Amino acid sequence: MSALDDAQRTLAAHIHANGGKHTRQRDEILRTFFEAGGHVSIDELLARVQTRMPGVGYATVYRTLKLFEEAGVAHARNFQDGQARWEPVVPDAHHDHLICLDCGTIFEFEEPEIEARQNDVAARHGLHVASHRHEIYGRCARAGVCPHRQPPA
Amino acid sequence: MSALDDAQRTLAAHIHANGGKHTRQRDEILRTFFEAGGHVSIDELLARVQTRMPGVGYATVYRTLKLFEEAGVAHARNFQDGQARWEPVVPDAHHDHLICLDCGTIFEFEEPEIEARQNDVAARHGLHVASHRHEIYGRCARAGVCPHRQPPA
DNA sequence: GTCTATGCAAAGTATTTGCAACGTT
DNA sequence: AACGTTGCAAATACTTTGCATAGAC
Repeated sequence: MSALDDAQRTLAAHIHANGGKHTRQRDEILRTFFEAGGHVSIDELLARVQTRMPGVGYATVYRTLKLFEEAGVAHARNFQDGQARWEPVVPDAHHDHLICLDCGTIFEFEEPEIEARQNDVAARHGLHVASHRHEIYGRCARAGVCPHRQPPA
Repeated sequence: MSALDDAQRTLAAHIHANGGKHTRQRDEILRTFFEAGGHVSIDELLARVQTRMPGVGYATVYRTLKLFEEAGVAHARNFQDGQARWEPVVPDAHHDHLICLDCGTIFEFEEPEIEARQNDVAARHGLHVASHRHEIYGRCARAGVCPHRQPPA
């Protein structure tokens, strides 16, 4: 069972629970979004969707991503560049980001130790962790030479 | 020597080094910015500045904050709400944020253990950490009752 | 006096909304 | 048929820029 399958089910349930409707656009945007993999901007996603459904415009993509976020299948990430970027939510596969300032490559990482410390910090203030964002910005250790030209698949 | 004193010196040096000029606006905005303490939006900062200098508009505040960032005395933080928020840079007093989703209170925290793990993660990918952002979003542990109505001073 | 900074208004981006036509149930 | 969704364009929110004037050096 793929992440897309999961998301399709989750989305269908959310839509149904709220008296919404299943449309070809929503289906296609979800599929395209998951195929894109992660960190897509609205522009990128729209461009991809339009290759399959030429009529689709910004409004639908914005509205649909908002719906996805409510349904819990997409999550907005705001890196330092004005535009929001979105990524699929894959249950139990949480990760954070390490960004190379030299070439812009975005790496993903998981660090259970950090997650544990976060819980401590929150507890110290009387809170439960609901979510978090953690981005590390770095530069290549060997000055001037950035070897991260191809983002890992 | 206060953080403001420091920042004033740093800013003056930056301005001078770049052939810029010391103006009453820059001085007043820096002072107001540091007094506000942290996490101010442009609107909030402008409102505060205008109580002292009614003529000042958005353009000057935007341009001045950008200057501050270049000089290294201010840093932009983009939380999840469209608007950028700014905070003073106090050398060697790095911290991250814990945000209460119930009332919006922003707590600051420092967790050396987390910082150490970050370095590990970056090193594993051949990078040096240049900076990072770490935000934890949480809810009050006792369901429905949020006791964090007054942000800590 | 020269050259940068300011203040206003206009222009740019990114995102949201109103509304008639359309598609799903 | 009823009602939510789409697509377009217009509106909004935030930020940047052009240009004449004011101010710093």
